[in-house]
Amino acid sequence: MLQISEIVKKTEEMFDLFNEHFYDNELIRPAITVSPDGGRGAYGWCSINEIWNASGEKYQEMNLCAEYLDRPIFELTATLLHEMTHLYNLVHGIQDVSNNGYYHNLKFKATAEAHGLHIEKHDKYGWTVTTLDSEAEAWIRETLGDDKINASRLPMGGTTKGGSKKSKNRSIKYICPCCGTVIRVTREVNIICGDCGEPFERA
DNA sequence: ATACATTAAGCTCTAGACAC
DNA sequence: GTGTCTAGAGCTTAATGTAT
Repeated sequence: MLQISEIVKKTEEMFDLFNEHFYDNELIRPAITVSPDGGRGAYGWCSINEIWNASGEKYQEMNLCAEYLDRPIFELTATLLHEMTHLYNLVHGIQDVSNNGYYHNLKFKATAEAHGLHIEKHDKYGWTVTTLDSEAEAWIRETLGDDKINASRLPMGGTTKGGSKKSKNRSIKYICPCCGTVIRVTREVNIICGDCGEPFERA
């Protein structure tokens, strides 16, 4: 029997555990949510602003993407610690990302590696490739064992029976095989590229 | 001077709103 | 039901800043 409340409870317990072990209980627990990534391909995210209100108290949001919950425990905990790094930097006024949150800078890497993570560079997104360092991995193995979450949401896009979202986008993409020019049309057409003389091909 | 890190601008694409 | 327009998110890349 799937119980989302149990999953959220488990992530909250993990947050408290990691906050105590890696951050000396310095962080205030945000609103932890589990929801789809919406196609962005992220394992999780942390809101910049305090977007939750509970009895007058404001909270930030930390989300773990529902599609990736059943990854191995070391990967899931690395994601949680990654988001906790952002939270720590926000609290301390350290700007750790730019380019609308895509590029992770060396300040992110420094904070992360001071709190149980090992960070490597991604070609496009900077210092964001996150794994546990050996010490953290050993501690988590000892503390959590193999207690992974055995549930995940199916990816978006036609995998749900009867509930698939019907796209309203009716445009059709064509590409010139010669020069790579892209055009969009609203019905099937036979059209030739004026630069190359090649017929456009449906993408 | 050079390489690497970071940022900002602008292009691409999707999907919603609206007209016909 | 189909076509057109548009906002905004997603993403790339050139420009700029900084360290060595």
